[in-house]
Amino acid sequence: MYSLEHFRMLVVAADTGSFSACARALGKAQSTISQGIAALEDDLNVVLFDRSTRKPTPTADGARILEFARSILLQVDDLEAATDAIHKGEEALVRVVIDDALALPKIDEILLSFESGFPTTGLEVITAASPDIRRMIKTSRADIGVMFAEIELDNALEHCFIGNLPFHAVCSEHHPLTKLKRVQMSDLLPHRQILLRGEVGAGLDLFPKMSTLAWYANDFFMISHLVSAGFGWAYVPAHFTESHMAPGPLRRLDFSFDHKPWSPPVELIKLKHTPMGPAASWLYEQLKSLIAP
Amino acid sequence: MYSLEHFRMLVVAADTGSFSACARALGKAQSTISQGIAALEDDLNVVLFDRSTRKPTPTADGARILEFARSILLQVDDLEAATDAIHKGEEALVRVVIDDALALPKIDEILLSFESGFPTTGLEVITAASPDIRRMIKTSRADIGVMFAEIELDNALEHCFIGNLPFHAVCSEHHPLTKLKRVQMSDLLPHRQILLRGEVGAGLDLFPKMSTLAWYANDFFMISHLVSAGFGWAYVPAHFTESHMAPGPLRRLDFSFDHKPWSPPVELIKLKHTPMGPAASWLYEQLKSLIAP
DNA sequence: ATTTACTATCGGAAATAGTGATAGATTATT
DNA sequence: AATAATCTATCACTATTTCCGATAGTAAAT
Repeated sequence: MYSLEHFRMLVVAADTGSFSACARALGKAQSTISQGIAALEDDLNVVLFDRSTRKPTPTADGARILEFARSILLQVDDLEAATDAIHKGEEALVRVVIDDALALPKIDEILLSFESGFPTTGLEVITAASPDIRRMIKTSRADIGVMFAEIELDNALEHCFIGNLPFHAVCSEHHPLTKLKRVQMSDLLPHRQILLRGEVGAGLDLFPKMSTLAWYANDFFMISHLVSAGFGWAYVPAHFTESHMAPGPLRRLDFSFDHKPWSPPVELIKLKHTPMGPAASWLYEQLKSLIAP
Repeated sequence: MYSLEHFRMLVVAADTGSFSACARALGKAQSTISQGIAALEDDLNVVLFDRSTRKPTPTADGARILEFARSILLQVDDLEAATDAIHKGEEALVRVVIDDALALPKIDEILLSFESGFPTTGLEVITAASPDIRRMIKTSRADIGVMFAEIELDNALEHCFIGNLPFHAVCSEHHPLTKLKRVQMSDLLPHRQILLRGEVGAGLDLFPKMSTLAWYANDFFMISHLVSAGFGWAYVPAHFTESHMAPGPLRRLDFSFDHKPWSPPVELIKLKHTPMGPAASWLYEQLKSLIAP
């Protein structure tokens, strides 16, 4: 019965246009190829090559089979890549949880190089609110977490501070606050503030409640949606106001009491005493430079 | 070196959970499987099964390899399906050109059964304006055409009348014509009519120009877009007004001079004296019932 | 404790893949 | 037109691999 070697003969014979060249390429005798192709043709009961000319050309049927043979061999290559990955100790899957506010453009670059560096390692990227991320790492629902640092460290986790992410206070273009050049803290009181709150437990105390009225949402896309719809003001990551990440136009507010953009610290977390494979380790290192200097 | 048989042993051993059962399923001796798996493990240098228990269970590494083996075997099945298709004389590719006005919901059903009936035969569905379709069939750029019948038959083509497609005259919701209960032909004169015109040559005379002002577009999606944007009135296929095929809401016009919906004849065309394979023939037959009775 | 059902291993048989030599065919060169 | 070069097909033979049956050892069920 036909085997992978037969498929290999088929594709390189088709590519080189010669059984002899195919034999040279595969390090076999020419007769081997001739017999091999003949055997394959016999097995499939399909004439694969037109031998009337000097260069054997795939027949229409042959070309049709050829495509399948090609894709089978590609899969075999993938299988071998997977065994190599196994020998290098690369994981089958790496799971990252990221606070959605930290889904910076730079993350795409990192994931792109991850893909080419570890083609057979699966990747699971989850977004969540920071309060939930710690729990997901501790319950081993993910391997690496990227989140806003909380005040107390967790002894079961390894923390790595990677920088500060600047936030801007924003409101919609038609909001009354836009009329003020500089905003005092007392100006905020009558206006609704949109705050972040995780799935479980209380809101992250990263974001102090400054207005009397508050609405809550559990990710920044929803928050900036509510803001651009005119429901109130909120702190959102600076890159939300710059690029087209927000669902609508956002107007930045100038707070008299914030001299520089308020920039909460960001950290990487992972389980202590749980060795990571090469893929996770590589990704962990790369994520350290997620926030540009 | 490992072969497809080894992969087969791997997956059915994993599926049955037993080398012996695998041997029975593959019609080989138990020792063959044992040796085969061992050889595969040796080739890949990966321990595939955990033999500590009575039922051999794939290791984590084994499970990873297993997925690739599975997909390779599926591809091999596809290859065999392709050889079967070749033996049955099924084409590698069938190309259909359809007037975009005839992209009825029913066509999805037909294509769905085509897919399951001829899984390895490729399908190319092109939409074009009827005047272009005849040319595409004659120049062999497609195998089957579905188009509005023209007055003169073409001797090089085989025509098959399959029914009439009702058209309605429509305008947008805010168009002045909506104010009229019944529209006289003279009422149309001052309003812009949107007409169909193919890529090459003059417009199909299916659609008489009734207004003095006219704009042209080369498909009905663009026409109904222009109509719903208020640029004029047009004849569009009835199903455009019913379902959500049109980009915006369309208002049907009641013409005093059209007693019933104007319904141009639709035909299937193909090249004469050019035998079609089973897939194209099947599709040709199915398309005959494209327009429900 | 005993039976049952499984896997690993071994030697020999069968099947398959591979080689080298040769003959015939096609294209290129002289 | 003749010749040389390069290709494929075929054959007999060898090497390798695949497979089987028998046997021994092991984990689960009775």
